Amino acid sequence: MSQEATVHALVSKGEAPSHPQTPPSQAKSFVQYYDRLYEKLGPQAWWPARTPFEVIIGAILTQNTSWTNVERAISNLRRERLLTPLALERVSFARLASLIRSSGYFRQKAKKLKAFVRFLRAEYSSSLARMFRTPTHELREKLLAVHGIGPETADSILLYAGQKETFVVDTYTRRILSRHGFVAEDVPYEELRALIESALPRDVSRYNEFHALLVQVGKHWCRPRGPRCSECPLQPFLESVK
DNA sequence: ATCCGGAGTG
DNA sequence: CACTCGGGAT
Repeated sequence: MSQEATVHALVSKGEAPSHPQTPPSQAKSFVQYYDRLYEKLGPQAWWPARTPFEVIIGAILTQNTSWTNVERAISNLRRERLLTPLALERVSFARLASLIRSSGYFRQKAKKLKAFVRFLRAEYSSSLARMFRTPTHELREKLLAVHGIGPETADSILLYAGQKETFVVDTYTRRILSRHGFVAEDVPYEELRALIESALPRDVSRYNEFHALLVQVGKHWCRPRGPRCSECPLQPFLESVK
């Protein structure tokens, strides 16, 4: 297994001195959004997980599910010493499903976990280090071909487990940015990802933080029903949209 | 367009 | 009670 690979990519190094290329029209806005949120909410130190493998398990378990439900499942797996690729391959489907029951969709997700560890062994001898040596674009395509890994999960794996420069779009991102008039609600995943990646400095810890900050906004203010715009940290930017 | 699903919230 | 959740497969 990988060594003491702690997953915090949040290295607080100094500000990037300059932006190489001329930013598109949204660039300034997204940078302002980021700065505003970071100032108001601070560093999120995101993705609480001990190893890259645990990040990946969490990324699958948290699909359309709140993180508190996932934490129980992860802690069950840890208690049973199942947080390794080979252990997850050995454990029976029924036992795995029952251990992750709290995360919802537990049969679907047990199948997805099995699919991933099988893929990892077949393609990379169960080594995440080998997997992440694959060129990012190629790896992304291969991950998308695995049962249970869609765009958001693939990007979460690349960014939060592999420290690759890939922005993670989720429900919150889409909701916030469409309400602020940047995109339509049903904007395709790839389109929104490309937009944000082109508008922010290409930097792993920046992508990491921005996604995490948007999650906070989505949870606390930009809620699906009854958004609290007047109390939202992004409220100043909403005025110009209305 | 439907299904998967437990757990917390109002 | 209805609604929502760090989505994805069919």
